Parts: sequence; C-alpha cells; structure tokens
Amino acid sequence: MEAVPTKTTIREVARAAGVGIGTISRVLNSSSQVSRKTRARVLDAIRRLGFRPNAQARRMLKRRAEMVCFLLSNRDFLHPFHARILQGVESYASGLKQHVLFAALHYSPRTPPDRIDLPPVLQERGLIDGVILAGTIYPNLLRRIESIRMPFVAFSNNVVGMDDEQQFDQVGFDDFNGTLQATRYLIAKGHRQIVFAGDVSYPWLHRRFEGYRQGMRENKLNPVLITARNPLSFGDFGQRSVGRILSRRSRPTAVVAGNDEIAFGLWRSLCRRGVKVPDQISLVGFDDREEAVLMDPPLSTVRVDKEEIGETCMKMLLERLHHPQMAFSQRVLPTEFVTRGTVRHLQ
Amino acid sequence: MEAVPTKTTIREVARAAGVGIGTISRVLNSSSQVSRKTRARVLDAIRRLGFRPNAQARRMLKRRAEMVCFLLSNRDFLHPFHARILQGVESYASGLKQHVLFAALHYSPRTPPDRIDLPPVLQERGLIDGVILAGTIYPNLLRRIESIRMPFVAFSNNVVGMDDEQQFDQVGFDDFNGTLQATRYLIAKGHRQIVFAGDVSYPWLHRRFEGYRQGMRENKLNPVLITARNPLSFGDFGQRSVGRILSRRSRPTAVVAGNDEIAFGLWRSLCRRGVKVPDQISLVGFDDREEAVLMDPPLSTVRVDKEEIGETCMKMLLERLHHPQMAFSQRVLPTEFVTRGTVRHLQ
DNA sequence: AGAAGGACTGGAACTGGTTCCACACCCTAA
DNA sequence: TTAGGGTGTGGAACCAGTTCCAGTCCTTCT
Repeated sequence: MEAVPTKTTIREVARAAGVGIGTISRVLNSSSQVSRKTRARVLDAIRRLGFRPNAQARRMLKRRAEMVCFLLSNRDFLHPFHARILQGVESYASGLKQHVLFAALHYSPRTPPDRIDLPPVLQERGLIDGVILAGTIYPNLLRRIESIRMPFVAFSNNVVGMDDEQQFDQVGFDDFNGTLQATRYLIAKGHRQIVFAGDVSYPWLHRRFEGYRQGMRENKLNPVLITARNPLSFGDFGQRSVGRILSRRSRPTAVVAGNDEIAFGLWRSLCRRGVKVPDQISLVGFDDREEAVLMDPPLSTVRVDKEEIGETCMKMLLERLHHPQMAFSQRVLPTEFVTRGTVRHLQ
Repeated sequence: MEAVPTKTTIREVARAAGVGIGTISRVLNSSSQVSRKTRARVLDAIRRLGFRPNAQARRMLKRRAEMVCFLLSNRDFLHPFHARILQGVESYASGLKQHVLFAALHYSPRTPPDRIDLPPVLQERGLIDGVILAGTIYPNLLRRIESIRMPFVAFSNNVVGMDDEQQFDQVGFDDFNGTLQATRYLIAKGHRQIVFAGDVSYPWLHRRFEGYRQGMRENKLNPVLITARNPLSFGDFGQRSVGRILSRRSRPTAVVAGNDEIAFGLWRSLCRRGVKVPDQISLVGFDDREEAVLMDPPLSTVRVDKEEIGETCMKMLLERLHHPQMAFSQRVLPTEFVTRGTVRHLQ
C-alpha cells in the first residue's frame, strides 16, 4: 500500500525484473513453463512496483469481455423477485470471475424489432459477451437481440406472445406443477369447492390455472375460474374478486390465487369483511414473496428458488458462449408447495 | 440486419469509404470538423458494413472504463430499498452512456482492511472508474477502497462506526428531520404521550431518535425510548415491543417506529391483541417501503426518495472522476412525512 | 500576385496487453 | 562429436481504436 505509481506496464516490470515482456505475460497467466527462479524474480518486481495489469488491454486481445448484462425489461422498479434472480446471477458469476452489468429497458410489444432503443451496453461491440433477459419479454425484443447477434438466455416465465415453440435458451420454473401440488394438497385436506383466482391472459397465470385444473380433474372436481375486469394491479384484482367468490351458490372452502399479490389482496379484503382465514376460507398463493411471511397467518404458497434461477441462467449463458453451435436448451426448475398457516384441515 | 460480418474495423470502413482511418474516428466521435460530404460517405459505409466500433479498444486508449460498480455490502439479498437505489444509479447513468456493474460483498467489520477479499471487479485495474458503496459500511472497507486508489461515493445512512467526521464523498437522507417532522405532526394532532421504538445502537436509528427527541423537547414533552433485547429482526423487535408500550403507566397514544419494518411488527402485534390502529393508538414509520401501503390502514411514514439517492451518488461520483482534487462533499437529501391512515386526530 | 490563415484530411505512432516464432541452452542418444 | 529434442526466454507483430502532426486546398487579406 506504499506509493503506488498510477500506471505501470509490463514493459517496466520486464525491465525491473531484467526479463522480456513475454515472460511477464506468461507469469501473469500462470500458464506455460517459466522457471522457478524467473517466476520469483518477476513476482517480486510486480510486488515492488505495485503492478496491476490493465484489464481493458487483455479483454481486447482475448476478445472476451468476461462480462454479461442483466437486462430488466418493462419493470418500473427492480422488485424483490427479479432482485433475487440478479443476486443469483451475480453470486455465481463472481465465483467464475465474470462480471454482471445491470441495465433496464422499457419498450412496447408493438415496436418493430429494429426500432427498439436498446441500452448503450448493447449498442457497443465487445462490451459484453451475452445477455440475461429478465422482466417481461415480448417476441420483438427477442428478435432484436438476435439481430445484433448477441448470445442470450431468457428467464422464460414472463415471456409473452411467443407463437409456437420458438427456439432460444431459456430458464424458468414449473408453474403447472406448482399449482397442481397446491391443489392436490387442498384436496387432501378435504377441500372440494376450490376456485382459482387470476387473470389468465397472462401466460404464466394461465399455466398455473392449467395445473389447478389438472388437480381438480384428476379428482373429478369442477374447476372454477374467477377473473375481474380491468384490475389496476394484482393486489387490486384480489380485492375485487372476493365478492364474486363469496357470492357463489356453493361457497368455496378454498382459493388458489394466481400469485402472492392476488392472495394478499384477497386476504385483505376477506379480513375487512370479517371472513377469517383459514377458519372460514383457505387460501394459497404462488411465488413465495417476502410478503407471504408478513401476512397473518403466514401464507401457504408455492416456493420458487429465485437465486437458483439466476444461477442457472448464468450457467447456461456461459455454456452458450463456449459452444455457440450447441442446440438450444430449456430448463424448467421445480417448484415446491410450502405449508404455512392459511389452509384449514376440513372434517 | 443483413449478413453482418462478425468483425469490421475502422480500417476496412476507411477503405470502403475511400478516406483515412483518422476520419472514421472523427466521425465516430462526432467531434472535430469533418465536411458534410465526407461524413455522409463515412456514415454510409458504416451502415453498409454493419460496423460497430469495438468498445474495449476505445476504453483502453481513453483510459476510461465508462463504468462504475454498485457494491452492495453485507446484505444477503438486494432488498427493495437498495434495489431502488441501484435503479436510480442505472437510470441516471444510462442517460450519460455510463454503465453500472453490480457486485456484492460480505465482510466482517473486524477484518483488517488489507485482508478484505474484494470482488474481482475491484481487483483488476481499468475495469471500472469508481465505486458506489451501498449496504452496511464499516471503516475497514472504506480504508480498503482508499488503499487501492479507487474513487468512491458512499450511501451514508448505513455507515457504521466512523469515529469522527472522516472525509469522503457521501450521499444520505435526513434521518433527523424525518422523525422531527413526524413527531411535530403527531403533536399537532393532539398527541402528548408519544414513544419511540427502535434499537438506537444502529447509528441511523439513533439519528431518528434524536429527531424525535428534538420534537418532544421543543414542546416540553418527555421523550421515551423503547428497546428490546436481542431481537431477531426489526419486525420481531416491533412485535416484542408492544407489550412494553401498552403496559406503561400512562399509556402512549402514539408510537414513532424507527423504521417501517418495526412499524409493521408493531401493527401486527397490536392487531393480534385487538388494539385498533389508529383508533386506540397511532403509529408512524420511516422509509416508505412497499409494505407501508400494504398495511391496513396504510402506514403514515417518512418518505425517502431512493431513486434520487442513487442518482445523486452517480452524479457525485462522476464529478469526483472529472475533478480528482475536488474537496469532499456530503449531500443530505430531504425526507418528507407522508400522511396516510395510521394517525388519529385527538380531541 | 503572394502571403497568411483556416478547414479538412491522411496516416504514423501509440496504448498495454497476448501470441508466436526464433533462438539459446542443456541434456541425451547415436 | 554431433545431431536432436525439450525447456525456457526475448521481443516483434498484433489488436482496434485515438491522437496528433504534417500536408493539401481554398479563402481572404495586403
């Protein structure tokens, strides 16, 4: 930590150690053979001069930025779900001496691909090796990223409007089996009148609804979908749906909410009407957001390992970078129903 | 978007446009004079060849990475507060074509500075121009960052254990005036028995307590501090404090919570005991986290503009980079009490 | 007409690493 | 004794930009 000259180059180190520049490079990359004596001399010179190699120069030659971009689309803030994915990406990346650039983007699903104004990171060449797409992803963005030949991996649960099985690397979690498990659990606890609350125009909520439906069907029960028109938000949707749920002829004993925000909205509205959860009605959510534990009683919900999603995205992107010709892969991570306090055992 | 040759250099563009390489560079940097005709020819060649300049090469020459690191310390997850600061940093940065690298770090306040294992980003030279420190900051980390001569700006509210007015660039918000305003508001609404709940061994909670105390004193009221031993978390602290608050001889009519998490814990425990907020007791928080609006009734609290903190950090860091010799500056951003539903007008 | 000045342009030199070829040296085998 | 192979080393060439100096050309002034 003594007087560190602002810049030292390998040439100066070479002079100080009385060796050639190639040798310095070899020592730095701890690769090919350098004799024990020479290596020691070089390391000593490096220490004396406080030399730190210039990362930019190496990157230029290596044609690797050792950096990926985490691109969050169409979210006005980095909410806990995506924040944890980012955290997963970063912690895995830093172990491999890879860096993670954070960028945000707002675009409309109707903008033509080549008119999407990508963040500066993606406009320059060589700055990053690849992109991890998070947030809501529409086909035009994917096409745009493809057009600049940027390798990418998408967090697939929020992909919207992809006609058929479009081919790209993706990582997601299992919406279908999450609600299937939750529904089976409710049925095992004696529930028969179970409704699903959620706007199924969102593909991920639709998949969750399908899981619920499967659970109902395999038990010869009648699936019921509750939707509201023009909700302001998921929470608002939950609050508005309560009336329609309670007023059904045969009153449901349990609700499968499309996500935790909806569950929260339902719960709040139920509280206000004096309907006790879980005594009078049971409730399960999906996502296991922080709020799930804040509710009283804490919400039984479907857990998703967000860090693992991030880690898997990063892992897959690195594979893609090393094998550009590799076939596309799609990982679906398992989800797990967690029992807390909002489901009552009937009978 | 036709066939884009993987790599094109300015020399090829120069050849295609029939000009010299210097001219290409001048056009790219839109700086010095290039005749209208030449510029058009060059731009056309760039478009035809699908040329995108190599960012690494420019960075190397310019000796600027145009990149800063957002370093989050000692948080096991990027919670909404810091996530929004990051978002503020990024949105301001991207307007200036600066990039933001996300990195996390865990360290103990007792590790000697030179033993702190910095993330890879900070170990290489030239990768980033400076650092924005967020999360909990102890003196040893600051010393470490100084020792590698890395310009930095710290988000100062969570700085812990800085003996005297140590000199460095910092941005924070006004803890003192936040609770002062909140306390004055409560007093204006007729409250006299007001207590403060929070563990004041955290410097920021201590400052908030001082603001509360000031508010009480200037109205000749007696400040009361409620603390609990060994809480697991702020939420837990809130829950545990309720007993001590309610059992006071002259029962308080209002509680100033050290932060929203404590307020949430208090509220929950009050609900359980059947004590109505705000009918039987008023409650105010601090931070304006998302949860504040989820509570029922929504929490009156002190708002902090997190995006603005991020933006100011970035702005200050850029100034520091342009004027390395400039005197250190400390910005304190204002806070604002927001009225929602948890304060009752007495009398 | 000639000089002076400004606008524009070409390209060599440069940045700070990596790569690779040539070469020195030593040891062993023929 | 000489050829041959392996190990270790020096440094030119390179990457893809920027910088800057010198030179051309065209005005404008004297």
